Amino acid sequence: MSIFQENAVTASDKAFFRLRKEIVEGEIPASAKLSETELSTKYEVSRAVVREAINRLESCNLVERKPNVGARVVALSPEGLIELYQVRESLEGMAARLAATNMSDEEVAELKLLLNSQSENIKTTERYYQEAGDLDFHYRIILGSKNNHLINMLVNGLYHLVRMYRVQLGMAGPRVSTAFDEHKHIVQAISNRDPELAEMLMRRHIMYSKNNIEAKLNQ
Amino acid sequence: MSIFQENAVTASDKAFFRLRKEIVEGEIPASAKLSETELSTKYEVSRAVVREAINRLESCNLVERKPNVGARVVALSPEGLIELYQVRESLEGMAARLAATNMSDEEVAELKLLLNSQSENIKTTERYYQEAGDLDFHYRIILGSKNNHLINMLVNGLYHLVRMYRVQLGMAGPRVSTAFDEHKHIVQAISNRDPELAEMLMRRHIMYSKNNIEAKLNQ
DNA sequence: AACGACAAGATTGTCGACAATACTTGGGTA
DNA sequence: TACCCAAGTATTGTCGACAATCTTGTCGTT
Repeated sequence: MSIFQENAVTASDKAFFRLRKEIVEGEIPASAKLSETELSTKYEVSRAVVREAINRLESCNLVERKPNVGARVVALSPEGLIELYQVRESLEGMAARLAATNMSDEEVAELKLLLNSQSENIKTTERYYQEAGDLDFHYRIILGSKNNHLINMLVNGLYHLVRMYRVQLGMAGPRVSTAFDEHKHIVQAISNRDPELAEMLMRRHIMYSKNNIEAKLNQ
Repeated sequence: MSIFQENAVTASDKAFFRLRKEIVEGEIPASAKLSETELSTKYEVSRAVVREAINRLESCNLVERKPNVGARVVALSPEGLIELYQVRESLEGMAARLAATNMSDEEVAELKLLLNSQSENIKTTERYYQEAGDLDFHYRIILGSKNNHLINMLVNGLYHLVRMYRVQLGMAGPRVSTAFDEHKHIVQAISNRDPELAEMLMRRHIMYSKNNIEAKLNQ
């Protein structure tokens, strides 16, 4: 939201963004086969650009490809979700740790502002904005790490898959208010320039979120 | 080594592997421009397969690409190396944690065997094998995590870049014997099924390694 | 001399056609 | 009926050509 609008310069970019959107939002369902010729007629572009778009989606972990067979949208599974959250815990924990050192005072101030604006809207606004706000919060900390590998892996490699799970399994649960407190403590730790604590709190935050989702899946 | 031989089925695969090898080993130097036409004549394949190979290399963080301009091999910098090791610390720490839970008893036994065989060769064998042995050790723990995201990110996304730094900045330092002790303790923790300790020891192991490299760079 | 506009050249992006591989369907045999 | 083999079909992989964009070098103006 807000922070990330990527601009498509080439036709492959457009195809990539469009395809990614349709996959994440379930318009193209999970585990569906992606036919290159079909998509090329649907999007009115050459097969080459569709191919390139699909290749990029593979790097994003949104599709799987087999040589001489084709590409499918990834399958969503409880195990896959667990694995995803394990990686998130690890990487975002490190992001919070680094953010505590590398975020500028101004960025920290903006993060606090974001938190305040969310605390006001927390009961009035509908779920969608809470979801977007949560993403925004995590994005800022990821960017605050100033570690390009980390940023790239999380933003391009994992977050669209996280969104796909959220949309298609109907997440965005009733955990908003407690999650908000966790966010507050994380910001506090970052503001205090306490890397250890920031990492630990972020890891716990994501772990709680994972447990919450697991409980939902098993009910 | 040993564990990972990837088999090329398509022409793009071959081009990808070859190009990756040449980049990692410095035959194509860091920051060099990759001309599609040039490479296509050199490899005697179409530009399309070279393009696809380059795209895949971009996913590996080995080249950077700008639309309508072209691709360059990544530049190696001390900052980049630090960032890389920060991500490694995070991910491999998690890998060790998960391995402590998910590795089979048999896999743990094999890991111990590997360690023993290395302790014998540690003074006799030349540097190359020590290097390979180190990679092998880390690979096994990564695979032992049984987390596909983690495995993919580390094996396909980071390790070739790590190797590139090692080869081109002439790493593989005199840290072998102390590193071996660290490896031993990590295996012990995994064998004891102690995830917390395994993660902590792995993180420290990688941090020490990072510090060692930093010291070398600054001397 | 410095700067900017323009033209020529080179490189990347996109396309449609052909080749190679995998899947399907029908027939035959045990 | 169940299984295997083979031809046909569909899909992916590869190629060379054309279009669009960027870079370079030249010229003219201030």
